Amino acid sequence: MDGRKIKNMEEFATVSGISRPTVSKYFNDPSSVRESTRKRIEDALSHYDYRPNIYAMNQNRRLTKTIGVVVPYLADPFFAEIARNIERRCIDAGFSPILLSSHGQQSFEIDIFESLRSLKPAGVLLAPLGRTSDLTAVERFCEDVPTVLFDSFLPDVGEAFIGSNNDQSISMIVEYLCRTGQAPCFLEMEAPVNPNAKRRHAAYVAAMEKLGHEPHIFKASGTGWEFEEIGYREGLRVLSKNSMPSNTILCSNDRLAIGVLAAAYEKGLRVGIGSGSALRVAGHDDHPFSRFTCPPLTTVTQDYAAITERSVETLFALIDSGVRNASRTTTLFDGHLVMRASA
Amino acid sequence: MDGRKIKNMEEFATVSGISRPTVSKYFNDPSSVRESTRKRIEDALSHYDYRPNIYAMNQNRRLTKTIGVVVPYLADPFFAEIARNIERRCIDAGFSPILLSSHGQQSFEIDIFESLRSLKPAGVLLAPLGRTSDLTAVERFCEDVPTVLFDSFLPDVGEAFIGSNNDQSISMIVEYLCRTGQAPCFLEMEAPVNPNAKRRHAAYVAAMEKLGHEPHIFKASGTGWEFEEIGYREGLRVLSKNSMPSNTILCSNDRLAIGVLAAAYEKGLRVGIGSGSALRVAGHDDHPFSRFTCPPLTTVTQDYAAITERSVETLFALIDSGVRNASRTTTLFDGHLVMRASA
DNA sequence: AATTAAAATTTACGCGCGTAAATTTTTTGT
DNA sequence: ACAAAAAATTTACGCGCGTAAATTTTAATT
Repeated sequence: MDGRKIKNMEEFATVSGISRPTVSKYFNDPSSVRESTRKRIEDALSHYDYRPNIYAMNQNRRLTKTIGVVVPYLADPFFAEIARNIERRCIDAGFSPILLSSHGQQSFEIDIFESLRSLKPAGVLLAPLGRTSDLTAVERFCEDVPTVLFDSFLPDVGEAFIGSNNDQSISMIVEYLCRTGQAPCFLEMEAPVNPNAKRRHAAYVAAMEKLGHEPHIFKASGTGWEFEEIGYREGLRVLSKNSMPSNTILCSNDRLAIGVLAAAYEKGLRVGIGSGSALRVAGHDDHPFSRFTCPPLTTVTQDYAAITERSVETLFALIDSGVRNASRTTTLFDGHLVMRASA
Repeated sequence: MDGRKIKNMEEFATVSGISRPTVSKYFNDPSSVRESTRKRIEDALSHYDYRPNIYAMNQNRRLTKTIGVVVPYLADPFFAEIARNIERRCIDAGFSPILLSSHGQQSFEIDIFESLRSLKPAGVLLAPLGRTSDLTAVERFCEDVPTVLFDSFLPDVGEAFIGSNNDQSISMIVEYLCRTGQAPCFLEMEAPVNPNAKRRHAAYVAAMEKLGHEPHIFKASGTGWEFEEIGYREGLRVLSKNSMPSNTILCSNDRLAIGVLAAAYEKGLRVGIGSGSALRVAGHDDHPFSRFTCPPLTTVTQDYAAITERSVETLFALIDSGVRNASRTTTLFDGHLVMRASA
């Protein structure tokens, strides 16, 4: 890149000794031109400073190289990690990911659909808000743009859904907790935004009944995405009233569990598997921070590496097959038990 | 939006009864057309489904309505929160923010500069990687695009810098710790990526000497952004060797402190201000999770509401004044002490 | 060397919009 | 009611590239 700046493709075609349509073809797909031609273009590219104008490129193209990545709440490290993985894979595949967060609000999610529509993305990876999503808006969006849903299941929308097998993961940790101590109570949000929460609720009840225990559920009041705060408040309430029928509590997700740990600490209750402990606390998700809680949190991984990988692969397959509205596929990945000191 | 779809501005101009150039003017700046005209356009807009093609719009425009927001590591909730604030403000001001994360790697940061250049953004809010940034790359970028730097200070680049007053915040918490107990040791990373770390180091030494104490610094080995892990490892090391000259440790940031708390827990050391405690731990930043550690973490807020607000305002002023390369301004906001149970 | 297939070139048009200049219409001030 | 100012319209061109069709060049095959 020692040479002068090139202002457009015409000029670049001239200095590289190739015709403009061929250069255009190269930028759309380098492998679509002959080896020797590719080399000459790339030679010129290293001598001159030129990049095609992306706006002009995308103006008439039916299919841009953009991929939309939408998560419900980016300030949650769990989604931030997922987004990071997806972004990486899209770049490696030659796409330009654009990351968008719904910030937990329906209005934002709807705005995002609008923005994405006008970006004409090749495809979208969407983790919807869930219960608070505008279902018809999601539906209409999925009709316009090839969309793979992940994390939060919504009925009858998108080309595919990839998520976690909550039945498996919850029944696994319930069995573990029952085997190693008292049967767990279950703490969840009163009005969970995430559909996974409903599945986990049901899975908990089923697992308990299968093992011959009475399910016992605490519903934390509060809405929004401040899960730690909500878990903390409900934790204080539950522990104060001494209303627990067992010394073990399974939380619907790690962030609630982190709140409960804080509440237990404040109450002076020792948490852990040891004999000197008054309480066992377990979570779900293997949140990035759950290794560093005190005590470290026993939980179940969501195999987000697998989830992101499969989501991205599914979308890519969708994009270059061009097939739409094939039968919707649903893929669920099992979780793994992560035994730490809290339960 | 009951009417049919409009495919371009020409068609929309026809159905709204306004000429296309005027409609174009409206979309560039609604306030630039007469009240009555605006109303007619917005009437048509509510009856017909039309949005201008953003690619065609931006193709020839000197100034797009895009604003780039670049953070060094989005999986850190601290930056996620900041990004959320900035995004909101940009949208409210009629801009389209595009969020990008350097993922802690120089190569990504450089790629981001490339992408942003071709997006021709009106301006960029950049929190650089810091020590690992390619300084000349940042410099060249800032020459091409109006850029406001925040969080991490880099010398002589950008139109302005907005950050935290580390001297003030560190000396404040050192004074607090000395007043309420033993003088603190300081835990930092051996090779911190963030320039703030250097200032905090210096501020710690200065504050200790001013108060007549001997500074004592632990340098945690390890690189990258896994601060909790690094703090945890170094915490184990320090606490095992019993090499601390005092029972109080101030960490360069909250995430290191969270790691130290985990180490102390594992070592069976009670952390807190109470008389029964063996260790006091303090952090810096008021990380979103530090309220929920066990014990809750004593720390110093970074006033990120003020930082984001000022950053955005500065950029907007820059954009609509059109002035470049004015004298660089540096704005630092003071922190506030957050006294919790850990120190 | 002749045949054929593949790739590159030439030519030409269009996309959707920005924008400038000249003109006409509308609004404002008195 | 009239002149001046402001806004809208008409006309026209260009941006940088995608892309189609017809033609020519190059490479692969026998």
